[in-house]
Amino acid sequence: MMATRIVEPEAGPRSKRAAILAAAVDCFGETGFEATKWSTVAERVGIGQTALYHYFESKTHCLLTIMRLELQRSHDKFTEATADVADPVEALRAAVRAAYDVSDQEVLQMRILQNHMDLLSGPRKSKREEAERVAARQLVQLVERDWTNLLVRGMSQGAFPLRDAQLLGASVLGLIVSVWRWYRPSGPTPLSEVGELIEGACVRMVAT
Amino acid sequence: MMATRIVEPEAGPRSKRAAILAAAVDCFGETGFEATKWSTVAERVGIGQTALYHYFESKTHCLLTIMRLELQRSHDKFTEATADVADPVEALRAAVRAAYDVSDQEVLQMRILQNHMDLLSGPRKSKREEAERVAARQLVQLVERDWTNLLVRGMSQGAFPLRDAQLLGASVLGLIVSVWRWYRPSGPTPLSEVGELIEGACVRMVAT
DNA sequence: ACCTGAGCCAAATTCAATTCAGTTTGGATG
DNA sequence: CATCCAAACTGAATTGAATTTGGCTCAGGT
Repeated sequence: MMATRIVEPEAGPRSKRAAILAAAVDCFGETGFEATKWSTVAERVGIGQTALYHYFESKTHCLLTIMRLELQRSHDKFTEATADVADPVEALRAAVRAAYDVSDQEVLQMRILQNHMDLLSGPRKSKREEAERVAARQLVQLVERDWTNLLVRGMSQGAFPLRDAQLLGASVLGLIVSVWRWYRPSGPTPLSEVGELIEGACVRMVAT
Repeated sequence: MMATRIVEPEAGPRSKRAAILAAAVDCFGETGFEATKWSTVAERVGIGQTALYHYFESKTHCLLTIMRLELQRSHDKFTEATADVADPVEALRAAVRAAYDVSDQEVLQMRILQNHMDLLSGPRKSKREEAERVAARQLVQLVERDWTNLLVRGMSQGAFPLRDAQLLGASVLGLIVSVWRWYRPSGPTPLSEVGELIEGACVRMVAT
């Protein structure tokens, strides 16, 4: 059972798919998924409500797509950031820094992702929704493995004390993403400051 | 602006309020809030769907009530656990242990709480919903203060190195509650094991 | 015997999401 | 150029879960 990376629909030159996703990220991220009317997204894009169904099977299908894309990005970024860093502690630091090196748009996407992680547990009724859900689920596991492997490497190499890498990996990841629940770009604390504190915290958690 | 602790409705002898809350916790916790039909909760309790409105203004009002009750419990438990522990490190350990000393029912409530924390940001339309929301919001801040104060105490006492206590408090709390997103009583890892790992992680995060 | 309010229900209503039954449009094809 | 066709779109129903409406019932107090 190979991980099947979903093929992004062809970018037809007149397609408003990207515009819809962008508008949806804004709405879902600021107003909340349940609270935003699907028709409002249509308005923002400048099309009728029913035109949305040309691109997405449902409001939830759109949400799941946003979540999958963000997970894909997270995984890719982790991989890129740690690729050529040999020292486990430095790799950990690089991974954490990469996790907080995001645009305002991506902050919203992370918020959406965190707020609806529970959608990924149960199965969905319609085909395409279920496809996105399974893909997202798989990416979650990939990302968890990313962090766990980093710890395993560090432990076997003697850089980190031996502990349950699975559990510790999930915890580190949980700590990192917990920020997206409260962080606001407009808030008093700059993301860089948050990142630095968390980076230190992660290292101490793992490496002491 | 004093925190106004909501007065729990009188427990009329025929009242099914508690039964509804219990059923709702089961449904919302296992199936998810959005996915469970309000009428299903009614069935479980053995009353008609519209009878629910005698006790709660809306499905969301019930959810907010569950969240508030759980927050109240968390705060009370923290207070009790740390009350007579002078040493900051030991107090921290006690607080973490208390956080994971929960029944299966309470696990569900914590899951519900975490999955819908975002409801607390925006205002609600109806009176009683908004009252619960504000109360819950206030309790969140109380709990955050609980943890932050613990850290401040430890820092000023020289037990913990000086760091941004606000931020670190939020992070510790974030780490602790992140467990409720994935933990299942039926899962392979016993909660005691999780608690021990997190306890150690928190101490290292804060005290190193 | 009567009154009152908590507790309850069946039927009607609402409103956002979704489906239906097509209509437009731009580019490729003959 | 005329034609075709798939992508893109639309206004008018439909659906379904949450909620509102308008009463009914029963237990305890007077």
